[in-house]
Amino acid sequence: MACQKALTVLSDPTRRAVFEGLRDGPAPAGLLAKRFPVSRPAVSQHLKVLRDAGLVDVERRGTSRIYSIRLDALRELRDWIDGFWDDALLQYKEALERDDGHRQN
Amino acid sequence: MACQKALTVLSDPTRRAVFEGLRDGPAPAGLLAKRFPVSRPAVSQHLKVLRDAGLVDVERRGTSRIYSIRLDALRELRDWIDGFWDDALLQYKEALERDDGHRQN
DNA sequence: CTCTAATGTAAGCAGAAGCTTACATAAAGC
DNA sequence: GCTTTATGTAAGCTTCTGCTTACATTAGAG
Repeated sequence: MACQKALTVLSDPTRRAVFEGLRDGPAPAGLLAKRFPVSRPAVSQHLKVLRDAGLVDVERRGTSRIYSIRLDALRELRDWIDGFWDDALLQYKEALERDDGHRQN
Repeated sequence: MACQKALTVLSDPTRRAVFEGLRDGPAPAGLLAKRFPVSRPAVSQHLKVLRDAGLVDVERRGTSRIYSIRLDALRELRDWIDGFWDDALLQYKEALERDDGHRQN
């Protein structure tokens, strides 16, 4: 489970919102912070957590730091969910077959 | 974002483990609890949270309660991730094109 | 009915986590 | 080299949350 961290990190609504703030493209920390009702340092802390979890990348440009979404982390998350999805579908199928079997008895 | 709850709920490692315990098929609460180092009531509480978030279903059978994964919640989660994935891919492409453009200047 | 088995619920605590204010750092401009 | 701009970090507080122990509930056995 390489996405353990990612799931834990995306639990907080504010942090998730910050992450979603990068959906439309990279953005500097300060500009990102202005969109949310919490203080700028709070957003900065969230960005650090997101970075530690490998969910975002940082790039320095002058005094700014540009944050962007990391593809790899997203892929792991997607694969994790997809695994569940496949297993759950399989279970559903098997349950149906069992029911059919019972009806024929 | 209908999967807000799901993400919040899947943040805790123990609860996530309980949820993963249903990957191989439905299971009664007690049997599920035995697999984890925490007390049975703890697992019961996790199951309640998972149920409130719509991640699992319950079915009474005698004195037991059989828990199982809910497909709908998984689908919402998957769609959320996939949305990100698509956007991030698009950004990646655009970034590449921009870079190519710069090289040609 | 009583007893037991399987589970859910309540109270309370201990540790985690996010927010704010204040301080530190680091690059650019003049 | 100061000043400003953009950001990260630290300390402290408050709230949230997961765990445990103890109790409640519900169904079936005998």
